[in-house]
Amino acid sequence: MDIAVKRKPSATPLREQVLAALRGDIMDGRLAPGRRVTERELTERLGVSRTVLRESLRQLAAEGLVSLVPNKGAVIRDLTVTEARELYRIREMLEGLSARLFAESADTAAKSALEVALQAVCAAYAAGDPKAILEAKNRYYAVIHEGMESAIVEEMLSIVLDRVWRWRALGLSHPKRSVGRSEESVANLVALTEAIRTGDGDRAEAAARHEARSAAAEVILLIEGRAAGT
Amino acid sequence: MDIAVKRKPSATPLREQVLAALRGDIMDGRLAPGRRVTERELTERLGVSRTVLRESLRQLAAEGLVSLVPNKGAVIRDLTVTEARELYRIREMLEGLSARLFAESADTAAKSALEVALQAVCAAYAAGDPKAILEAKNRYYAVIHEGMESAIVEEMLSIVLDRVWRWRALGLSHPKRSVGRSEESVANLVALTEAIRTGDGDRAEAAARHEARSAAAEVILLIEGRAAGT
DNA sequence: ATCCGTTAGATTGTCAGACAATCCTGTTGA
DNA sequence: TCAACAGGATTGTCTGACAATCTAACGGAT
Repeated sequence: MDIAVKRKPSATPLREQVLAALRGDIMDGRLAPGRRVTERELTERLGVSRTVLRESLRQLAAEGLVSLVPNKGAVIRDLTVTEARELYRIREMLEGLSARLFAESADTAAKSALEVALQAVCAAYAAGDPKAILEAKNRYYAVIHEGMESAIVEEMLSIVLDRVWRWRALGLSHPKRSVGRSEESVANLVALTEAIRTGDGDRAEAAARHEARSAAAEVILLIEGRAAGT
Repeated sequence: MDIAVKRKPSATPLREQVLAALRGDIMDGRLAPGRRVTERELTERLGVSRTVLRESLRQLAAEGLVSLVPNKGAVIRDLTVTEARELYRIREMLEGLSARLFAESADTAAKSALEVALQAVCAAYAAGDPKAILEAKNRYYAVIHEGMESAIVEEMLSIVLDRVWRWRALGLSHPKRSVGRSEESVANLVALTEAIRTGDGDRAEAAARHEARSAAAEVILLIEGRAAGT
């Protein structure tokens, strides 16, 4: 569990390693939402000093992953349905903007990389493995996000995506997943890719937003169902 | 200059006071863009320890107001033209979303508060004082942002607005300001307010985006002119 | 037995000082 | 002239300490 094995030389600051470790722990559930953690617990687990840990915690708070209650400690944040709705709405907009920027400014190499990523998504859907589908889709979006050449949009988007990360897998693996959704999703991505290839910013933005909205609608349905059912 | 006069009891954490002080210093230019500041300098100026200062600096970095260069220090960030364009694009989207949310969900009291704020903006424009205009417009937007009941959107918007703060005054006070722009701006806000009163989310979003885009276009023109002229 | 005030423990907020690692700069020596 | 080196400046990180605050258990009074 000890990150700081190499105390002497570290290419990346310790604080960032801690940050990455905590973010990872939160996103894959080792630190479950609602759980309260103390600084002492984390310093011992990670083997770093309070100084470093606190700076990392503040960063996580700024990203919305934890909530720091004065004199009480850090609580891993969970999303309310309302917050999820807001985040997905913002995501929709940012995803649309990314697609537009990518379509209008990316070079041929980046666009063909996108085509490759699209093929992978189709293949994953054909195979039917939820985890593979999620990874392929992530790679597809990553091509767009990194290729759009906008650090600010990319950073905001990544923060939003981190916050809804927990829910993304739901939409794919949940049994209630509507049958037509997979095909619709693929069709959306095909349309998006096509719009991007022709450099049509308007259509790219519309397609990206449409896909994001569909995905959001499904996830929110599931969240609401779960909140009501439990 | 010493913030920490009251060392004993502090309603708000020292770190937040420092954060607010630094943010203020940056936004009204006491800490000018491009300037490099050291931790030592700031600790002495503010009278706090490095611990507190560093946590505040990280927060500012997360908000994009400063850039922390390892082993070199903090630099007050300036916007490149590209970044300004991106930020204004994001602002446009968020402002549109705010207007929609406000139009669709705010109660009558909030909406009439908006009408009052609109009157103030009109009066300020009639008086012709740039500073008053800016303040009135800020209050008008504040009514929307606080009334939309979306903490996440509000926070993102406030970060974006802080980052472009420096430039906002430009659009109003610069001599090159196009003559028709003032009237257009008022007309836009009137249309926005009307759309909000009738609860028309679509029109509210469109109006808000239109006004934001116009404001952005003018500011960016000025920035480009200045960058080229100097 | 129930309720309330008090006390003890746990946890964060803040500070001071220290040392290592790194970067920058100016000087020295070939 | 240029390269190596030394020195200072600055951040990165750790440690230990104390105050302020919250939580919960405890005990006393009604």
